Amino acid sequence: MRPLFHPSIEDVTVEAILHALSDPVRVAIYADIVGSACSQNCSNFLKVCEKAIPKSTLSQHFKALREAGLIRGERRGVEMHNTSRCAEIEQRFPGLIAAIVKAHNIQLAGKVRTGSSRKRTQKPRALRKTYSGAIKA
Amino acid sequence: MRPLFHPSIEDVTVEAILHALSDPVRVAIYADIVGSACSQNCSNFLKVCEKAIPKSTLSQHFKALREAGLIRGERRGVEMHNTSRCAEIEQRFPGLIAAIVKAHNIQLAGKVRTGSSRKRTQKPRALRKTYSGAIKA
DNA sequence: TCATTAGTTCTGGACCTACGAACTATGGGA
DNA sequence: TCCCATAGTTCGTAGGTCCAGAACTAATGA
Repeated sequence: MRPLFHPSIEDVTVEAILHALSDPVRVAIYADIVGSACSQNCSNFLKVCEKAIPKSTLSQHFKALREAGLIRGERRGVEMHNTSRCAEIEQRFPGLIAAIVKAHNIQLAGKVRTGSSRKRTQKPRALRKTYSGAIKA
Repeated sequence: MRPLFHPSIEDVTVEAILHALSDPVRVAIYADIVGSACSQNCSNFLKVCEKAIPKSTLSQHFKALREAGLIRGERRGVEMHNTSRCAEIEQRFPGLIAAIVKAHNIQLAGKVRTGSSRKRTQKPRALRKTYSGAIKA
C-alpha cells in the first residue's frame, strides 16, 4: 500500500475540482464529509447511502476526491478518517465550493418536489446514476 | 444533419455543468462566449485560441456545452452563432457560473505569475492539455 | 453547376471508469 | 504468536468516453 497522495493547495486546480464534483456519488460523499462535523470513513458513507456501492469503487471515489485536493485522508488504525479541505480551498478559490454545494441542494430540492421522475431528454455521462440522498450540508 | 438539441432549463443539472466546465478547452470556449458581447462561432474561437484544435473536436466541445445547457447555438446561414444561457442558469443556480469563472481567473492569474512551469505531482484526466489563453471574462 | 466555407457525423485507437477478485495492513482474541 | 475479522487498496478487464482524421451535409457565391 503506497502512501496517500495529497496535492499541495497551490497545485489544486479548478478543472480537477469540477471533474471530481461532476459525479453524483462523489458529490454525495463530499457533501457528507463537509456536512458532518467529525471525519467520515468509507464504510460510514455506505451506511448513509441507500445504494450499495462496491467498496473498490468507493475507494477509487475517495482517491479521486483526495487527489483533486477536496479531502484529506488519514489512516487511524484500521480505518481511514476523511476530513474536508474546505478552508484551504476557500482561501484559494473563494466561494467556489459554497456555490457548487448550494447549486446541488437547489437541484436536490427540485427533484424531491417533482418526485424525481422527470423524463430525461438527455443523458450526460455524469448522470447515469443518481444518488439523491446524502447531501445535507 | 440532425437539429440542434438544447435542454430546457429545468433539465439542466449541476453535474452536467461541472462536467462540461471541467475541460480546459470548453472553459476557454465558454469564457470566450460569455466575455464577448456578440455571439461567437467555432472558427472565431480558433483564431482567438493559440492552439490548433481540430474542428471535429471543437464541434464536439460546442455540442457538449450545448447539451449541458450552457450555451445556445443557432444556425445563421453557413455559420453557427453561439450565445451563453447565463441568465437562465443564474436564475436556476444563482452564483454558480460566476464562482466558477472567478475561480478560473484566479487560477489563470496564478499561472501567469509563476510562469505556468510548475512540476505536476498529479495528472488528472482533465489536465492533459491546458489552454491558458482565451479566458478574459 | 462547381467551388468554398462552416460545421457535423463516422470511425478507430487511446484513455478512463466501474466492479469483482485478490491483496495489504491493523487490531483483537485464543 | 497465530488466526481471523475488518477496512481499505490494487489489479485485471469489460465497457464506455474522448480525440482527431476522413468523409459528409448544408448554405452561399461565382
